[in-house]
Amino acid sequence: MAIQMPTELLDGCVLGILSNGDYYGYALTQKVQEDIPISESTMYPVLRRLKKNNFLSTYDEPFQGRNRRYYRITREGRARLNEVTTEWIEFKSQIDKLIAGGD
Amino acid sequence: MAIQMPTELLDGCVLGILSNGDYYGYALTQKVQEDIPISESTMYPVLRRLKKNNFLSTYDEPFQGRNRRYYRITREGRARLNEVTTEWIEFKSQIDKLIAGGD
DNA sequence: ATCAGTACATTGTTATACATAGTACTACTA
DNA sequence: TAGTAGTACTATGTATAACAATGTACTGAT
Repeated sequence: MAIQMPTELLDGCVLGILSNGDYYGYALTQKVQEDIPISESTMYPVLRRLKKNNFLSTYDEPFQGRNRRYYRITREGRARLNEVTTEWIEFKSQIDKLIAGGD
Repeated sequence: MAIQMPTELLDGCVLGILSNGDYYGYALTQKVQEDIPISESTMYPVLRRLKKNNFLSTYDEPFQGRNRRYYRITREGRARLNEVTTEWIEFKSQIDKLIAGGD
């Protein structure tokens, strides 16, 4: 019964984290989970979608026999992050207004 | 391509407005549309759901031949509004943190 | 007579967050 | 050395709900 994460914000959060450095999927999921409950089965599709839109690039690195797929934010990704941040600020003020009574 | 309204926030916005006085569906839609784009076909189901959960009560009033169905917030509705407001505050701080880089 | 606005309702679709489950490897431990 | 927990990614299925599109029906203005 918590607030559902809308796509745009999910994208924004992932891009926000990655704007500080590369992460591989599992570690990124852990990182996001520090603040919001999100499952791997949500995260991986999000990452694939962001990559498909050229907001992220990937590279693989073997680690202890397993593979780690790292995600790196692109220039377009940074532009997208700015967009989403702007939308988010707008969104917050609109909801704040309405939820308080909307006068 | 705007941020999708999650159910809980939609509920919160409607309850927020109605915490200031009764509205009928159409006027309420107009009111909310001042701040966020929302269609009637979204609003009416929301109102019915909130009523089903006893967060709203209704009464009909004829006006110039047409009917106006007024919605009034209940005590449970006010309690729900408080809940959602709390969730919203929490949600905002979580997203703010992540979108800024999550450190 | 026509069109815009008011007021509510119904149906269908699409997108997507999430649950569930599976694969496969490592490392700890009893 | 068998068993368990953690790591890392993938695939499938489903339920929900916001929204589009459409319809009905009345009023009032041009």
